[in-house]
Amino acid sequence: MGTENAGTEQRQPVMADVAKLAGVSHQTVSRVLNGAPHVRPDTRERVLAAIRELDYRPNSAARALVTRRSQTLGVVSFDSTLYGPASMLEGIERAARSAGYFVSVTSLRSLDGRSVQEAVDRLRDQGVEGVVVIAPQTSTVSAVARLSSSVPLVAVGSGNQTQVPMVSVGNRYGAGVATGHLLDLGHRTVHHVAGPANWLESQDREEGWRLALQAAGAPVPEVERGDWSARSGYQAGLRIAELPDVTAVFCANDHMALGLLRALHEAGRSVPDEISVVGFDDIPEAAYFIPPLTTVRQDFGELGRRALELLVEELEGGSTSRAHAQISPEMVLRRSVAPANRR
Amino acid sequence: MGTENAGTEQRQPVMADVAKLAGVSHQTVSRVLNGAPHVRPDTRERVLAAIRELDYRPNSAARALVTRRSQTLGVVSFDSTLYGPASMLEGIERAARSAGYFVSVTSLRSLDGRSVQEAVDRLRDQGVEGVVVIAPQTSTVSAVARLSSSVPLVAVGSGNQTQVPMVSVGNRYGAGVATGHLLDLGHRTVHHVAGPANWLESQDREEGWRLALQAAGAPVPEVERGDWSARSGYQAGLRIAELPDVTAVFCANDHMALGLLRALHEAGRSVPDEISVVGFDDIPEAAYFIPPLTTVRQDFGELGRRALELLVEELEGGSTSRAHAQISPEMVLRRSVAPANRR
DNA sequence: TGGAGAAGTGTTAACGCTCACAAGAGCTCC
DNA sequence: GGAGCTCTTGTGAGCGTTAACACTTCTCCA
Repeated sequence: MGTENAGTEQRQPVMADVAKLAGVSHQTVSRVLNGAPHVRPDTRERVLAAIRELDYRPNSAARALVTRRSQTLGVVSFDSTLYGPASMLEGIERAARSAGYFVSVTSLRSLDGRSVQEAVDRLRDQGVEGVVVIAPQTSTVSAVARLSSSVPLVAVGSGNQTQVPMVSVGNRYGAGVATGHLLDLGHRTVHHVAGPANWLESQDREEGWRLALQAAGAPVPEVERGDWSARSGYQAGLRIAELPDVTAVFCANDHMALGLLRALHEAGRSVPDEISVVGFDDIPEAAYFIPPLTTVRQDFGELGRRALELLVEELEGGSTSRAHAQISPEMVLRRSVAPANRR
Repeated sequence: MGTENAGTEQRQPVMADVAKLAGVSHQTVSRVLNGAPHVRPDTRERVLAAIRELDYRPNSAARALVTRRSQTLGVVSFDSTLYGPASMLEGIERAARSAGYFVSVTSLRSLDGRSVQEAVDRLRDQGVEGVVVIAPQTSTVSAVARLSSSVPLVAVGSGNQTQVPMVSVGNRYGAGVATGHLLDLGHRTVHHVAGPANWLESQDREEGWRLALQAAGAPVPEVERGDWSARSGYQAGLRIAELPDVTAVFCANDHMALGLLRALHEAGRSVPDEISVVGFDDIPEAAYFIPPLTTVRQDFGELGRRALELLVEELEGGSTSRAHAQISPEMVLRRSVAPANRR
């Protein structure tokens, strides 16, 4: 018996094997694979048949080596367990797939700049062609801006950093609409449970809230600050329940609103009869809170999709557009809000 | 001026550049990079200095080509927006990183077998060394079992498919404990809001619930079926609220329990005074439902981690262990449960 | 003092693919 | 009827790395 192909150990077929079986040169196989023109139909058929027969798969490393393109994009995210980041990731992945890219993810250990640099370096070492950073914190964004990286990069989050192309939600706008809605209902002012101070989203939502109050000539109460979690919303709620004349609260996200609702419930303050509550995000559960939560919807999936489009554009169009795309949030009215009692 | 390095267009440095700068051969650079023995300390230093100076990064495609190892693992997931899959993904990514692998994700378009095959093929084309499939549905799992794939593969989910190594949560056990707990509190029986019929997790939890009832000689009420969403839990809740003698409900997940709580609230049925409710998963918000939800915690992150360990073991140890690892869930007691009223 | 073996380094050949170019076949057009 | 096309296919040279092996210089002990 021959020496080659001994035992069960047969290596993966390569292009040359396909070529031999089809009776053509390896280059013709390559042409078929890459849809090059000027291949006679019957030749193409023979090649395809050989490919099927051998179950041949092109070696992506070899291709990447010579083309200098890995067909892979990287995504850096912080807490991909949260609904927002997870949805963005999914949006990014879907968009990447339909643009013909693979997606490699890596999560941040911590929020300092070093960690961001590490993550991006890791992706670069893997040979990604571009990177999307899901970077909602000031520290992350500024780290990204400082990043020494030769890789095209898009950030998705908030803020108006001009260094880096970015896709973001109109947080200020959304917060303004929510606050304005409450004021229009006759509430003298609106309290605010803000997110962490170092998140851009917090800052923007807080600013939108503040500006809306000022524009209406309403007093600006002191902010309660949470960390996005339901727990922190609950604690803020306990404090707010102590205040005598609160009639409306705008929470920087739905999870904190959930905690707030429970705190108010336990304190015997009825929502919306005594106090109106508005959240932000429109997580799928918000409609099933007690009572159903009025909130500001942002389309995370779309956010991810747009970020990826921007990256691909930069990658393929070559246009280093410093564009900032913005996505408008939209208010969703539910039962947690009512007109102020005119006492 | 010279012809090379004209203008700003300078290519990435390669190993040969480092070698030249350090005055050694490229092989010595390779040795330094890969921590090979028998390199004189001062040579190593010179090489490292050259690497730093040029900001050299090894080309992963070239390395992958020759070593036949991509250092990349693939993850297939279905709805990575849900808390469970998202947490698993995060657990997998972290574990992969510390084992020295990159992670490439792809999500399923739909739940049929073709879609699973497509996803795995896609990852294979990219050259992943192994795949983790987050496959909680019967269809997915059986598709995985049928999969024609030469790539090592681990499933994470539920069920007792023997074809494929798998990591799963003790769903039956957890459901049994939850049901038993309610029975112990004096409830005559426990109603159940199940998940989708084609999910293994649903099936196992339902079975655990049923067995516990039977073991206690309790009647087995008809199952209400949802789709994991709060909305479906709400609808099940509306139906359950109509039933006269319900005193305890076990929901197959926390989101449906949230919907159920609201339906009961609207129907004026007090939880836990009239009806006790138990969920499953222990999502972070469960502690802030009204009332706080008693539930069965499963550690998704750990699940992902274990799946990855299994895969790496198979990859590196070569042991094609057909092992099924199980993770025990744990009951978390909160206020949504009370002893039955002895009327 | 010589020579075996270890330590340290270099040379060459893959890995599997695409790109640039060459070259034959068949056609058109004056 | 042959110059000049286009269509179709093949040949050879890399891409940047690691693996295998060869070679030179030490070290150490008989």
